[in-house]
Amino acid sequence: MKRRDLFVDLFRACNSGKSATQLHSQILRTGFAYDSFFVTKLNSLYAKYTSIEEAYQLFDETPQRTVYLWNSMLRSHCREKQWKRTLLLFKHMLSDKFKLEQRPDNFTVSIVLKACAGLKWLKLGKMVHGYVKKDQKMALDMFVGAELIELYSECGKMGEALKVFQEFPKPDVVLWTIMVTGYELNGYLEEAVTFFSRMVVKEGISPDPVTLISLVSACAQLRHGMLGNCVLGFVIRRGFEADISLTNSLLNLYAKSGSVKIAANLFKWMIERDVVSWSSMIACYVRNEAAVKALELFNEMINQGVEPNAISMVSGLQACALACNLEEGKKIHDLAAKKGFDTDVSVSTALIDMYMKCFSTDEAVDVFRKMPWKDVVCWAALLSGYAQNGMAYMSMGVFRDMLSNETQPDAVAMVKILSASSELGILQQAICLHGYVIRSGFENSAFVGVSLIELYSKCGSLCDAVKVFEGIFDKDVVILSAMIAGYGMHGQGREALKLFDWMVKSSAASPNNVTFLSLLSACSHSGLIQEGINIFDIMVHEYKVDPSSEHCGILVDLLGRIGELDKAMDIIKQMPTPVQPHVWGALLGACRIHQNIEMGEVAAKNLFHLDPNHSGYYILLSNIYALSEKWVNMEKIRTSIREKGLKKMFGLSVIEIGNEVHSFVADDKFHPDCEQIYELLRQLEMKMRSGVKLFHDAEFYFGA
DNA sequence: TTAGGGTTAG
Repeated sequence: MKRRDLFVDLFRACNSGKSATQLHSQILRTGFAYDSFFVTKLNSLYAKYTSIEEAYQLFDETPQRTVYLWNSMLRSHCREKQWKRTLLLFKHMLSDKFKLEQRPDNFTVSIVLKACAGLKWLKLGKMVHGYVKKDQKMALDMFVGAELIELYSECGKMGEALKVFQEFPKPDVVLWTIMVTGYELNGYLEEAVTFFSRMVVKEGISPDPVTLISLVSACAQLRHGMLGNCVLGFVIRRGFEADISLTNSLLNLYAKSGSVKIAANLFKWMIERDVVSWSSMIACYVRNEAAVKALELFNEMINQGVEPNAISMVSGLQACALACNLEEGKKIHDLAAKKGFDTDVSVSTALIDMYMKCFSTDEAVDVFRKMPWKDVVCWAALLSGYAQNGMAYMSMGVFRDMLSNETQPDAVAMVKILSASSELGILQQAICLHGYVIRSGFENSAFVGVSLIELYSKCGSLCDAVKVFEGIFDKDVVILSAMIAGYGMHGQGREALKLFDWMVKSSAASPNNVTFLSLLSACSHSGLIQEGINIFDIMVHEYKVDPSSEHCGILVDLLGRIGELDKAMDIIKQMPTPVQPHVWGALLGACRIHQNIEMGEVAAKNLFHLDPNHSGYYILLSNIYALSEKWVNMEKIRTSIREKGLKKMFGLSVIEIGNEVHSFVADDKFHPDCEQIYELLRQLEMKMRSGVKLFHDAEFYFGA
């Protein structure tokens, strides 16, 4: 048999999927056993379709190893993402002086660079780059260039990546795409979009589906929905709609930019859907708080026989957490266990989160304990879960355990521990955590800054909150809103208004719905009634912010306090969204102040319907009756509280003096200094009633 | 002879 005939046979066999073993014996029979071409081809077939071990056997048996054979072996490890084994083999290749006929070529170099990128081994990668620079031909090889750019972009060195890119006089679409992807993955989203437009507009290179995926992914993070429409048009014109990854990334763009309807339509329109499409759509519903729809979709996916992966499990569990649906959550837990995903760190974290949000702390802890290895995300889920369940004191213990397990917090974990700590309100602890923030270099994180402002505000130290605020250079809308809320908490409405004024005049940031909520609440807590009403007006008419149920609740409270009960009622009637209990609650409170029994009864009726187990509202109504001496009605309400077995929720107050934390409830008589405390309280009350400026006296008493 | 770029969750 001639070599040429065997060559043809071999290629036919490759295409028809004939096994490497059969081919091997065929080659041995024909006497071409040491032909380097056949050996290389067989080696790659073994590695691809049989096993790496078989490939190694052939490799070991071959006395004359060409660079092609080494490359084939290296590539097999690379395909399996065995980066360290790839580099180890490369080391052997270099020391195999007697058997190696040629020097490593550009193909070898590109594989080695890929392994360096996979391990983020910049030092070795740079050495290889030095080797490449010495060889003109290799330096202009676009395959090598691609791997070099990838290496630098994986290591976060986009400047170096750009230098390599600029060495090429005519980079092709793949090189452009790697640059766009690099910018996108490193969070330089605007640069990714600019680079893309340079490629298309200036260089006239037509993007392919892969380029578009990276562009769309950048737009999704920028919440740039408009660009999605352009890309969608292009996709249809070019007939790219069959590329499922591309349509998935478009779906994700609409999902993240809040266009739920468009996303749902695109999902329906897609020719083919894979597990990524389903997870994206489920995640879209979760993000937009449509928990029921998300759960329905998850179950539909399972029923249609789509094989779930770890990510779709996470989305399903998030839906359960949002819906507070423990039953469905447990079902997904069982399914995850059956499919072997319960040891996956992301799935376990989602399980912890789900159980915590469904108030099942024991189950959450159980999942946490069973995790084979723990990362910072799951520690953060556990400690914030405790805080959500009113057990913030446990969060502190978890944080300490996390540190002693040598897990360093990231910015998210830091935010969670700070907010857990703010639930406790212990200033001494806040100061310790602030110290930790500075020592670990989180000081410049905007998210951490916001949490610190909130923490100090809640621990009663407004001046520390202001110090943190003033230290932040780039004051965005979130930071400004947090500071306004801090002033509000301390009854400093005027300061809150001043800061808002500064924010608007200096154009530091544009106020959003949260800013207005903080501001309205600050006005309400400081008795700045007319100012609050004006702010609401500015919000709706100047800033075109749609008032939420929370905004309306505060407005009702403000109007109610000055006796404008009819106007307050009008606001409730005009609300576009379903009226939440707290809005009626604000009206009921106002009715008590102004003795409006009729309207109070209307508010109470609605409240008893919406929130039948809240004892506070019954007590409010009975107080209204008591103040207007309607004893019969009052007794009816009191009886109904008893019959329903409603218990009053106790409010626990905590105050920190020196290094000691004192806690007490209303009418508490357990404190050792009880008599003195009540005496001071009585004096303060007298002063309040006599209209003396209390603030200065309080300063005198507490030595503030 | 061997060949470079991609989508979802945390």
